[in-house]
Amino acid sequence: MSHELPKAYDPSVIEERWAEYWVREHLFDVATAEGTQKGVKKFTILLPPPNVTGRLHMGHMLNQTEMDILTRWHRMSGDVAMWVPGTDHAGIATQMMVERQLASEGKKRQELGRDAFVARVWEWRAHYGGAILDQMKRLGASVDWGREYFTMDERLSVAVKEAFVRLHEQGLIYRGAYIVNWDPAIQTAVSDLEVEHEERTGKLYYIRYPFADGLGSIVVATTRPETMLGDVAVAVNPTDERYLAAQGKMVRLPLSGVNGGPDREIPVLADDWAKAEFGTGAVKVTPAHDPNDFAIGQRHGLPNLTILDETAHVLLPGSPYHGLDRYAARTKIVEDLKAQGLLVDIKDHTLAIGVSQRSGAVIEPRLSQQWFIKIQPLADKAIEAVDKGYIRFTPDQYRKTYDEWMKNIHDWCISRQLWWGHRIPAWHCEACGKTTVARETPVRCEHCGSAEILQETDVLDTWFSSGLLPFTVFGWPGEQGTGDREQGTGPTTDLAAFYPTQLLVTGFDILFFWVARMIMLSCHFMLDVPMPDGSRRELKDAVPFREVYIHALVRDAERQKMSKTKGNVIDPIEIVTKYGTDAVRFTLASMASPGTDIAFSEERTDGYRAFANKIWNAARFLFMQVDRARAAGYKISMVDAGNAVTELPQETPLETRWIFGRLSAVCGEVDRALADYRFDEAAAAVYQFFWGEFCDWYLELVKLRLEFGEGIEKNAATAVSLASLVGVFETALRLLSPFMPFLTEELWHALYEGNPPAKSIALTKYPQGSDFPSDAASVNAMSTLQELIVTIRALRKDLGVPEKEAAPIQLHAENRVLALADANADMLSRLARVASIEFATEPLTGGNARSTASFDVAVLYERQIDVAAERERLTRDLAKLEKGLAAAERQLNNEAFMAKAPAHIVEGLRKQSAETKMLYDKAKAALEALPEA
RNA sequence: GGGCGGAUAGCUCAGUUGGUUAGAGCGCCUGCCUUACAAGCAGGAUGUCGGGGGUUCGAGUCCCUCUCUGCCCACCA
Repeated sequence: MSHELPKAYDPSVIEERWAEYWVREHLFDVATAEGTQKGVKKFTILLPPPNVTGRLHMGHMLNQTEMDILTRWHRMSGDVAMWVPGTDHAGIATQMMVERQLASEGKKRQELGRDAFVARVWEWRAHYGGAILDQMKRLGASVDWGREYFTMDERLSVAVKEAFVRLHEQGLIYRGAYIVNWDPAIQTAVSDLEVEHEERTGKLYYIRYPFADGLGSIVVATTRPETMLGDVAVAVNPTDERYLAAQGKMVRLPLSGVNGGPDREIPVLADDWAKAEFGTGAVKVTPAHDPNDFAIGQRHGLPNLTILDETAHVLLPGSPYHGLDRYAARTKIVEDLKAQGLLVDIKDHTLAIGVSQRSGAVIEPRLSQQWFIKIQPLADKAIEAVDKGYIRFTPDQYRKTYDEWMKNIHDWCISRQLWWGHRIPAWHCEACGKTTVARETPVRCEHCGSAEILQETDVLDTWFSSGLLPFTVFGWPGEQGTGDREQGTGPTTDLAAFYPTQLLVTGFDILFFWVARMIMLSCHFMLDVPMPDGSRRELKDAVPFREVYIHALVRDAERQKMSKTKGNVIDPIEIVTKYGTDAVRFTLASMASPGTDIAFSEERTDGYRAFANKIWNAARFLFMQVDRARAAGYKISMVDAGNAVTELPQETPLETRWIFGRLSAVCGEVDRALADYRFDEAAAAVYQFFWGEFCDWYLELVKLRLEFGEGIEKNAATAVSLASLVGVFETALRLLSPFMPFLTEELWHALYEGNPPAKSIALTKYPQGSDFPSDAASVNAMSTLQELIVTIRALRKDLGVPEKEAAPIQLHAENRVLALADANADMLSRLARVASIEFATEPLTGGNARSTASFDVAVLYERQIDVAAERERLTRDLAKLEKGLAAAERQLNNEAFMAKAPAHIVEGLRKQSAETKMLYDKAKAALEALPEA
């Protein structure tokens, strides 16, 4: 017999084996042809590509668990389910990583030169870049490994170039000198999104600028005195009466002289941007180092004077401040102003300071040549796509967040002064200074024909390439039907087969970085790609995905954000090693309720490890029964298991009718919950069913039927019970398998004794509620019996009946219940240790009796009851019942309620009230029957 | 400065369109090694649903307001 399982479940011995099996057998790879079949439902989903530099964290694991549950569920439900994995080249992060590595060798990238450095990054990627996907394999993610991509792959590079060139041709890309967020540590521009704002307490410096005519002065307020070296004007509000006379005058800018020369003279001008309420109402204007000032400069035709270099050191040859870091310069300037008596005041001032997300350096607004995307036309379509419901957000509140952001969007700075990334396909002409943008490396300048052209050194923002992924992974821009995925020439049949994807599962942290950009870029480019049938594509089919599910953040058990500095990071691999992947997955799923972050607790995980063990042991029990049955001559055909059950034979015992009814209900619940992304509800339903119903009740009851000992007839009820036991268990495994793929795979194979009907449980059919008969009468009868059993158990406990000792009971109830108890005396005997049942004609009260709405039951046991405890319990019950009764009566006597409440509510209340009254009377009688203390 | 959440048992969280007396897991207390499982079984205790006001026959659920608490966005020197 192959049904030998160790007593305790040990995930470590099975998980690796199945993880390897799934990949080796290509179980989850999807052929293009599957996607082009007529009439199939498709579930296409992209893995948000982790950075190549990444190590798997709990956020990834949550994300992947959710996607895997959904993908497995869709696959088993008959959809063509394809989950596409890949990694992102992560420009800045990767470059920094390799630079750090170089630094440890005492080298700098500048010493290597661009080509050697890029080669070095590729080398790094070959070594370490696969780590995160390897971890993912280990976690059993059911992805299509045949479609794995890297955002710097040749075919994706071609697509990125194509997208850039097209946008340029369409006039949606421009280059120019603008103020951008400059990271002085990495020395590159970054986008608005890559800047984090931190509240800091700084100072507001009041500085006196003397008028050039020597008559008086004007005081400006600034948080950044060092930038005064780049001032080109002072602005006041045109309506500010204090400064009407100052408008048009010149001031002498202190400390601005170079090489011992005189200070510069700059004008006082009127501009609405200057607010009379702030500071002194006069603001210094530094166009090259402040975005607002830049705008003022544009309006007034002022020069841009750059006084800080790429590393934020003062760049002003001849000035005593030249070469100083911006903060050293500030200190010195403040001192010098003070010395000259020009520092009027210093006040505390809280300000939001921009910090680079990557390097942590304080952002320096800097005027420089950059490439931008004119975003409004793209944003318009992206707004429309969501407004019209072509893309749905779950939770819905993110739709608003998205909308707000999209409506206030600024042009996107897409150029980065890095070496690692997609190099911008533009060539600058040495002769005419103009730029040629082209798909293929040009030989001559398209403007003047000069051969003296040099390629742009900037690369594209990482998010530009990842924003294109929903269509580039499927081979865009290749022509439809001509592509070949394996050849890397553009698998555009894939585009026709699988675009758009169904769903995007991600965290809100990349809602703008990635989700919004995908929507904009996809809507823009895909509108030009005809539908598979050749018809024109509408916006609703140009969208990159139809739904977005935004999940929570995984925090530690104390609800703290996990971070390296706090040292509270939970490594998924560590936790998985300790508890098993399935237990961790189940924990994440059961805590993934929308809108709240997950406080990950190991205790909870330990609980789900116990659940896995429970399933394991249920299997052991079942296998044992099967073996025993075979020994007794029963025939069990495992291959029959797993089929839908339409009708139960006459001989089917009550508990089996009941468990099928519950199975049917729970299948329906799980399906519904998953359709709504309610992983928590789905997990709770299946957990409760398996443990609370299948194990706690069904397995105990079925033991009654499985007496295969000698002298026992092989009868139909036994055969039905055995087959049902196996069938329900097999179904439960399928139901559980998206949540716990490893354990269910192992047990499912064991169940079929090495001869399974499919290569994997993941390729079987997901159970549906309609697959099983639901007999309401049996479910009701069973719940009455359960209530009776639980009541007797509690009573026995209160009376102190030893657990092993059977005791007689008395029962008072309507005939239906009496008959039920009589017919199922064996159940009562087994689960409640009932020795015999005596039917009472009068209601039962007293210390050894309990009442419910459907019966009175008494346990006959000769023992002094604890009168005090009993009195306390009854008094408590009575108070509760009295309260309920009063509430119900108040309602029923309320004319307005009786007149306005719907009939079924009134009826329900009436029934409830009657029951409460009955229980109340009984409790009262019981209390009175107690002997005096 | 603008916007979005959250506050329910000791802890972590559910609670569908308002509908009868608010739930789960963990933890806690009591008794059990009952031949699948002590990672188990059985029984038990636990709530002014953040405060106040309103709408309604009826509010944990809807509206207003206050308090506390997260988060996102933002070019006010």
